[in-house]
Amino acid sequence: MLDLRLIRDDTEGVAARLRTRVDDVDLDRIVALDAERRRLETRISELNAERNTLSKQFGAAARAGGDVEGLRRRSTEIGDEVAAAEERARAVAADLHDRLLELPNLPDDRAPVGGKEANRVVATWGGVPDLGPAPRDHVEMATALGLIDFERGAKLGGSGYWIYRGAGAVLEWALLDFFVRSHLADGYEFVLPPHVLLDECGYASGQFPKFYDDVYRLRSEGDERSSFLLPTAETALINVFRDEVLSEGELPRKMFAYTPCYRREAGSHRANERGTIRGHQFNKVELFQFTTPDQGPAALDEMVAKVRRLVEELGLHHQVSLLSTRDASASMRLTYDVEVWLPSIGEYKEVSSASWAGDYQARRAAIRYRPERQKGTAFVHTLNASGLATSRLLPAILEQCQQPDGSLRVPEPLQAFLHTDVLRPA
RNA sequence: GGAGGGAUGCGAGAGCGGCCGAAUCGGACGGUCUCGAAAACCGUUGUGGGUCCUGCCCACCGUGGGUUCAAAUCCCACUCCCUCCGCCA
Repeated sequence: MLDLRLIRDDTEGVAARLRTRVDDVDLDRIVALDAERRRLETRISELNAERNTLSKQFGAAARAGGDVEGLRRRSTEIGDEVAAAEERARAVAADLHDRLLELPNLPDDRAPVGGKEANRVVATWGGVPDLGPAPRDHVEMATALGLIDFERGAKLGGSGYWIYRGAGAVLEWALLDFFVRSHLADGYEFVLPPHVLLDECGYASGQFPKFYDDVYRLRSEGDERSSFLLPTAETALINVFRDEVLSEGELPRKMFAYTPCYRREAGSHRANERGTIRGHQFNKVELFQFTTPDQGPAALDEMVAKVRRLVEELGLHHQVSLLSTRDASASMRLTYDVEVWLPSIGEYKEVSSASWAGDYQARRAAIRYRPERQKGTAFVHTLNASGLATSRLLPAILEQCQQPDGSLRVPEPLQAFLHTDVLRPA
């Protein structure tokens, strides 16, 4: 959510920046609603002030045994007037709020203007591995090595689900363990949140209303409130401090969570998104930071560096892209994607999206902090990054680390957990 | 699932329907004192909104409704927390 004052004071400037990410921007309606809301607020304040005065007089007159009928009548009239004005004010405020929710964040000046084609590769690590004449794709590898059971996964959950089995489950867990240890070492707090979240969490994080239909909804007979399965732990983490005021001393606040992510992913996928590239449930460790505005930009760099180090330590060829204004998530000021090379499709696929939201999410979620030696409160900045999602990392490992004899070279950081440096077909 | 109790400012905790945005204690901050510190004493200290903005006004005592000229205070519903009983993969 954007700062209404900024929209009011620099309507054209805000509109121009928003147009770098969406086509129709109508701020005039918002400005008009805002003016109407303030007019009503003022009116309601005046009426309440008058009624407060009358009530005091009423008390005094009643005690003195005077006539209070006139006061009673006028006061009731004002009460009716206030009720009517409040009803209109509520409607106007709701309309205004809905429209504000739909506005995307203002992109940072460093974000390239344009769509996907404007994304800029800012770093590359390693080179395309030489895999010999007949490299296998990750589905073949996973099946041949007995790591993932796609057919029985579909039997259990339907299309888009799989089962990690045996060494596959251990490999998956080894990755998660590797991430968890790294984040703990860097001073992040480990969080295991509920996977079921109330709807208000979705709105606060900015995923609703846009992605309302893309999550699994949970609602049982008789439930007053509806919930959903979280599509990313980010949704849970930002809500940890929803409606709270933090002290400046405890910022930056660094957290990470491990959860599966549940996504409906309705519609058919492209042919190159087979295997675990796009499923309904995948494992992810998510990094999150709450910072002061000053700390925000550096925190983004820190998180990108962290994620890159993880992929690097796994020895995977990857690149880092700075996302364009239209390709980045609408809630974010600036986003870097870490993309790993997938030989079978000849593309770099996102394994982590690291973003700086500025105060956009904090405004929605009402997360503030008390600046030291300053009166009042200010909104925190929020940042998040996958650290990491395994569903694309594992395919990259299976494909990049395959050996001509069909075996898999286990990346060094995972060897201790697996008790082996190579996995062979049964 | 059943029966009770509770929710007030940064924390604890008072609050007869008008004198309550709220006692008191503690914390934090500033000051006096001190070579310095402690102690003591004095002062300041919620959030949001509006505005004709060195000020003034309004709203907020878990949330939403109701009664009333007037609600932190009375009534109803809901949410959450605590205690006891029951059930339990």
